Amino acid sequence: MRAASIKDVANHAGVAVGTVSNVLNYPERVAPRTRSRVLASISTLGFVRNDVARQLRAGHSRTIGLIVLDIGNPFFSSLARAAEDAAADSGNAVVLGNSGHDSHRELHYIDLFEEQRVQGVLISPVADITQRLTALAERGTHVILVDSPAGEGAFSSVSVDDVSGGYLATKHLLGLGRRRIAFVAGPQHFHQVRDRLTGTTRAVGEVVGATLEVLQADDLTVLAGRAIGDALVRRERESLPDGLFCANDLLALGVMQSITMLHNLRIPEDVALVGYDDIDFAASAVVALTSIRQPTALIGQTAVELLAEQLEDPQTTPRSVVFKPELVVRASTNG
Amino acid sequence: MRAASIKDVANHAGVAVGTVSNVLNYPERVAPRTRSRVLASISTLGFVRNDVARQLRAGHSRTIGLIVLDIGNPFFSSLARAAEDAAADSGNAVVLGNSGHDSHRELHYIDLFEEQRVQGVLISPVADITQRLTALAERGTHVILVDSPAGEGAFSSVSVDDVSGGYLATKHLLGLGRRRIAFVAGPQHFHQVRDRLTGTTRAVGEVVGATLEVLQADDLTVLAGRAIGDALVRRERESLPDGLFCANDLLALGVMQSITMLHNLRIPEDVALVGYDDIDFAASAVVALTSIRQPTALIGQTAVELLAEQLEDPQTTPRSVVFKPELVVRASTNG
DNA sequence: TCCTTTGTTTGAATCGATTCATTGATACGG
DNA sequence: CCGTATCAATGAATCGATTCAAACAAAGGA
Repeated sequence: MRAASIKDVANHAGVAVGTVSNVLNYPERVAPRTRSRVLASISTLGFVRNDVARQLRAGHSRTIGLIVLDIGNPFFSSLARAAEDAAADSGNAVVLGNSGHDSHRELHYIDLFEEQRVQGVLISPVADITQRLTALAERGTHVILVDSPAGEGAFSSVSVDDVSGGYLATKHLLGLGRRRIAFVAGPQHFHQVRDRLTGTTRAVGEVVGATLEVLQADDLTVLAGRAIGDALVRRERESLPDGLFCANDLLALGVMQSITMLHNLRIPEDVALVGYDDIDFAASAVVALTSIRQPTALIGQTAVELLAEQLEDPQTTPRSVVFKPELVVRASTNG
Repeated sequence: MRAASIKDVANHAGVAVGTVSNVLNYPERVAPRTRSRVLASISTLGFVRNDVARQLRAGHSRTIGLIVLDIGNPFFSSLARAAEDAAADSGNAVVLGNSGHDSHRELHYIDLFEEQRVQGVLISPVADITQRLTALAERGTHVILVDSPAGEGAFSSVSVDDVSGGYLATKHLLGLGRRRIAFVAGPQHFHQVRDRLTGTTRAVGEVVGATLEVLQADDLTVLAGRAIGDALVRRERESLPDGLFCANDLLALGVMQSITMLHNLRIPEDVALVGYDDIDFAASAVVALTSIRQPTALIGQTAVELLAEQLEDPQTTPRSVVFKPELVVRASTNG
C-alpha cells in the first residue's frame, strides 16, 4: 500500500492538484467550502506531505548540518541542543554528524550533507579543511565555523576566546598568591589547548617571580588527568606547583581524584585547581571545581543565526562572533 | 550561479543523461572511454549528485530519525553515537531529534521525520503515543522503540531490563548485610524509575527483616540528589538507611556530594551507595560509585540492526531485544 | 552479404509537490 | 444588458536523478 500523494487527495476531493497544494500552502486563496472538502480528504486518506518532493522543487532542504568533534562531550551536546532549538524556531531541523576527531568521517559528512542539499553546514573542523569548505560554499552551501579560529575570513564563525580564557584562569591563580603555576595540557594539535596555553603564558609573564610548567597529558579525559595527578603526588613537596590549570574539566577532575584519594595534598590549600568548560560535574566534584565557563548554548544559537543571515542575503559579508569566557570560582581555589 | 546538474554534465561530456547516471550507479555498464570522459566533466563542473532528487525517485531517503529524551544525558549521547556509527556502515545518516521530555516537541519531530520520508524512526517515547506510531508504521515508516517497555507488540524494540537492574542493585546491598534500604526515586512518570523500584521492592521482599523506604526526588539531576542528601544528613542516626539505591548516577552523585561534604556520614561504612547508568563520572567521583551499567552502545547498534531487518523484509515479525544490565562494583559499596 | 549476438548509448517517462498563466464564474457599475 | 473587475480553480511545466525499452554499432558466424 503506497502512501497517499497529493494527486490521490485531488481525485478524492474532486479538485485539481494545484488546489490541494494551495490548501496546504496558501489556505486563504481557497474558498472555505473547497478547503474543508480537501482537508477532509487529507484526513481520511492519511495524507502526509512528501517533503522530499517539496525540497526538490524548492531547490534546497529544510535541514541544517552540524558536524561536531565529539557528541559525548558535554560542550558539544549542549551546543547541539541549543542549535536544534534555534533551528526549530524557524521550522528547520538539525542533522547531526559526529566526526569523532576523525578527518575521514568529517569529509564523509560534508559529502553527505552537500548531496542532501542542506541549507548550511555548521562545523567544528578536525583540521584545516578550508579548501573543501570553500568548494562547498562556492556551490551554494553556506558554511559557519563553530569553535574554530576565526581567522579564515571567508566564512562566518562563532568561537570563544580561548586565549582570554587561559589568561583569566591563570590570573586568578596568580591573584591568590600562587607562583608555581602548572598547565596540564592535552594533545597540542587541539587549537583550544594551544590557545589556552598561550593565555596562561601571557599571564605568568606579567608577574615577576612566577614560573610556568607544562604537564603533558595524553588525552582530554578523566583517566589522563588521573595519570598526571599520580605523577604529581610522587614528587618532592617543594617541587610541586601550587596553582594548577587544566586544559579542561575532565583533566581537572582526574587530577583532583588522584590527589584527594592519596591524601597527600589538599585542595586548595596545597594546590589550587582550575578547570575549563564548566561542565555539570564541575560543581559536584569532591571539591567543587573552579572553572572557565563557555556560553555553549549561546554559541549554538548564534551559529544558527549567522546562517540565517547568510540565507537571507547571500551577499552579506561573513561575520565572526567571539564570545568571552567567564570565570566561575568554587571551592577548588577558594578554601 | 546554479549548482551543476546531471544534465549539465551530460551536455559537457556530449552524452545522454542516462549515461551519466549509469557512470554514477553502474560504472561497469559504461565503456571505459566514455566513463572517463564523463568523470572528467563531473570533476571540471564540480558536480555533486542531488540526493533529494534521487530520494524522490527512490521513494525513500537515506536517513534514519532518532528521537531521544535528552541528548545532554550521557546515556543517550552514547546511544546516539553508536546508532550513527552503525547507520554509517550501511551508508545512512542519523537525524537527531531531542524531545527534551516534551510531548509537543516529540510529535513535532515525528511529523517532520514522516514528511522527510526517513527510512525509519528510532524513538524513546516521552509518553504513550502508540496511536501516532501505529499510524506512522501503517503509512510505511518503520518504527523501532528504544529503551521503552517492550510490551507494545506492534513494533520492534530494544530495551534494558530495568526491573532486573533494580533487583541486581538491591540484592548487592542486601548481600553486604544492609537491611534498611532506601530507593531515591525520580519522577514516577518515567517508566525507568518505576521499573527500577519494582526490582528493588522484589529484592527487599525476599529478605526477612529488610525494609524499604522511598525518597522522592524532584528530578534526575545532581542538584535533586543533593537536596535528598541534605535532608538525610539532618536525620537521627538510627533512622538512617544503610543502603541507598538511586534511580540514576546523577542523583547518586548529588547525594554523595551532600553526604561527604557535611562529613556526618561515611560512604560506604555508614551508607552504601549504588547508582544507575554507570556514566563516565561514576568512576571518578569522590568515592568511586558502584553502578548498574547499561550497554548503551549495543542498544543503539541493535536498534539500527532491527530497523535494517524491517527494511529488508517489511513482513518480518517485530522483535524485542532485551538486554540485561550489569553490576559494576566500586568503592561506594566496597570499603 | 545477411543475420545474430553482444555491448553501448539514448531519451522519454517517472517520482510528488509547487508554480503560474489561463480559464471560468460571479458580481458590480453604468 | 454589456464590460470589467474580482475571486477560484485548473493543469501543464518544472525541479534532478533514475529506469528501461528501444535504437544503434560492432563483431562473429553461416
